[in-house]
Amino acid sequence: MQDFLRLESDKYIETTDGITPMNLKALSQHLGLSQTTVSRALNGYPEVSERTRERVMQAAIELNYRPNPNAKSLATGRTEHIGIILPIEQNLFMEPVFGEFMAGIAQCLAEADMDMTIMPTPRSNELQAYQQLAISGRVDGILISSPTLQDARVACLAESDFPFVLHGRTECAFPYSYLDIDNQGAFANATRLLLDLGHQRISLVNGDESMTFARDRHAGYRQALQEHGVTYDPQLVCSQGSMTEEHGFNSVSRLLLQRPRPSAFIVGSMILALGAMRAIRHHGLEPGHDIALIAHDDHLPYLQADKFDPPLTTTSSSIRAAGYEITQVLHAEINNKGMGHSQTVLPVELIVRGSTRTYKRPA
Amino acid sequence: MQDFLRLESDKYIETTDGITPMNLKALSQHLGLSQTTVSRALNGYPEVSERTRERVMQAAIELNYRPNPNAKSLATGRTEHIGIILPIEQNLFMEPVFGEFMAGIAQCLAEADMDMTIMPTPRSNELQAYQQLAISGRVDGILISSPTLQDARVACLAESDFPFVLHGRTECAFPYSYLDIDNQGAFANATRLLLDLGHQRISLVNGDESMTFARDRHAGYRQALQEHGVTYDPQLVCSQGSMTEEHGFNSVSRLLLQRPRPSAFIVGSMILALGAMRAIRHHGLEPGHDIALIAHDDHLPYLQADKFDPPLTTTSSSIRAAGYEITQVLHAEINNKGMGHSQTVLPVELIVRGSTRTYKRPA
DNA sequence: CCACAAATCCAAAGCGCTTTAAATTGTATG
DNA sequence: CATACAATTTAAAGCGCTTTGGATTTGTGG
Repeated sequence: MQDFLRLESDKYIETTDGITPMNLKALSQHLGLSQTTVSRALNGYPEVSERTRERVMQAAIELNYRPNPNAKSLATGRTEHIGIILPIEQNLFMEPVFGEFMAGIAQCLAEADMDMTIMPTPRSNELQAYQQLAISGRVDGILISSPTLQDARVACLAESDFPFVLHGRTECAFPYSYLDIDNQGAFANATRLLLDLGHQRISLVNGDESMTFARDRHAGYRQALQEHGVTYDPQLVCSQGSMTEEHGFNSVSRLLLQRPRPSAFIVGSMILALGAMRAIRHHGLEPGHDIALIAHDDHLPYLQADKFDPPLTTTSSSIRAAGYEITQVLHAEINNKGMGHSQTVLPVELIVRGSTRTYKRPA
Repeated sequence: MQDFLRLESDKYIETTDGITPMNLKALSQHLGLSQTTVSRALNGYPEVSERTRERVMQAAIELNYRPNPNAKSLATGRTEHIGIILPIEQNLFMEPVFGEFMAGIAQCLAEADMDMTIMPTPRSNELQAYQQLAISGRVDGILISSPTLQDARVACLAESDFPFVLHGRTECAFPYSYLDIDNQGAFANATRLLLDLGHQRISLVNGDESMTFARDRHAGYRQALQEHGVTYDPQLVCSQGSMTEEHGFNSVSRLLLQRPRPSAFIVGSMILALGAMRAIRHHGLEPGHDIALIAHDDHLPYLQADKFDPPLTTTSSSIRAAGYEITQVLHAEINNKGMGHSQTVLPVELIVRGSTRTYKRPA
């Protein structure tokens, strides 16, 4: 239990009953006050005089007193932690964007003075893990990302009133909070740009379409084609595969073999764009000249669209900012539990650069 | 405190004193046993008969009982959590490798049935945050990464006997546990390969040399040069800047302007290699033909060395595996506290591919 | 049949905090 | 000067678990 041999500075204090751990009891003994008063003084309750509060605060700082978070959580039911469940096999971190997303979360958490509990879980236990985490009392709210079309995790949490926010959207019988970007609008705009430039055979290298975001992008693509009266050709769409350089290379290579050849590509990520460019060049063509290319850009700081050669036209949306905002939403949700649901769709900007600038109509 | 309005399934149970939360007390009442016995049965203590244990286990599963982690931690002082402090400004997640590292950690944690607490912290509070986390009782051990040459975080934790493991190495008066890769050996080998191929002007695009790993790599590079009697030219080394595509492009572009021109580059990451390749081509040269290129590869799944064009020669070391192993070490350290320190240096393989294969001696 | 040990079980204290309900002090009023 | 009332403070219960020390039952050999 305790370990009195370990005499780290700050952790122990000499009181009337010997050397004891530095806790509320010791602090209040030291001050000649009750634990109640000290606790209230520290937590800003009004029923304590300003003079004692001053004194308590002072002593707490001097003695470097930190309330034990476990005890606090046990007593209050709050933890100041949010939770994320991490599937260990098809790991979210594999997607480089997840790191950026986390960075945004971290930024907001630091400002709100909260922390984050990450629970690595095999997919087989996932649902159970979400339920368990929700009732465990270890976190005040949960963040969910990468939803499928009808996401079971959302379905199972939405029934309870445990606070959570989804990054993305899903079909669900119950209302729930989410924050998403306008994937459909973004890819519709990208497609329109290409159509306006005269492209007729536009290829889409999409993410895994069991995910809502990929389905939405596909829908945007089709929508724009339809508006322009261009018939939709499923052969031009690649709707499975991971967001790797290799997959970008392979699918674009394959698509380039079609006749008539696609003259433009829309790809789902910057990493895919790397592979796409390699494929295009490998094919003896020049991106931005012979072939137009648009990528979705989540603003990875180490891979910037304007630094590509040619600079990449992108549908642009900071996933870090999304992480920041979704955490704010969750934080608000935690604080006014049951005050309705926040549903946000962030717009996505289309930034035109060199990769769609110089277009030669294909033969 | 409690919220009896919320009647989620699994969370409440009908006992002799009405509908109560599903906790140890309720479970033992339901079983007609004492809390002591039930607790012992569940935790595998020997002083409970096999028959009752069976009965208890059964009931626990049926009623979906989960011990409250906060209460457990408060009582035992253990949390089954490891901690990581995340600097929010120069964010670790910016480095794409950190995601991979985390993936390895997560894998190991899942196997050990542990979780991870991430504490986002501004650099200004960093040291305090480490100390606080160590004594807070929220985590059983801490993982530290990206050490500087004389890392204050390590220095301050090594004095206490709180379990932690460093990913990398640092100068420190006290003994501590670490797991590192042989950065020096790796870069020495890479340099030797180039020297053996006849290169004389070899350029190094390194990471920030306030970090130990970068300093070690630089040392390996110098060591190999010295062995081969090639004079070290500081002009050929770029030892600051982040691991971005842009920085790779800029520094290689600049270095290519030198006369005599460097004929080979060693760069610190795959992302840098992307920028390096772009710079080389931008300069009208062909990587692997006119200019040799070696990169350090942390095995990012979405950016594979053999998929580059030409395939990249690399110093190769799975950072995911490192994450896995370091977590194992920490876990062991937690379980036998004070049983000495584990110090591991993993070897790094040199994998020769196309980018150093076809070499034309420069004019 | 009894003493003794081993096996099982339990009541209660304790982990460090919050919070309820009650007690104490101070202050103004009739 | 007693009284009502607000301002401060406190004792004690409770959060849900573990664990100590003791109680009770069971089994065994003399």
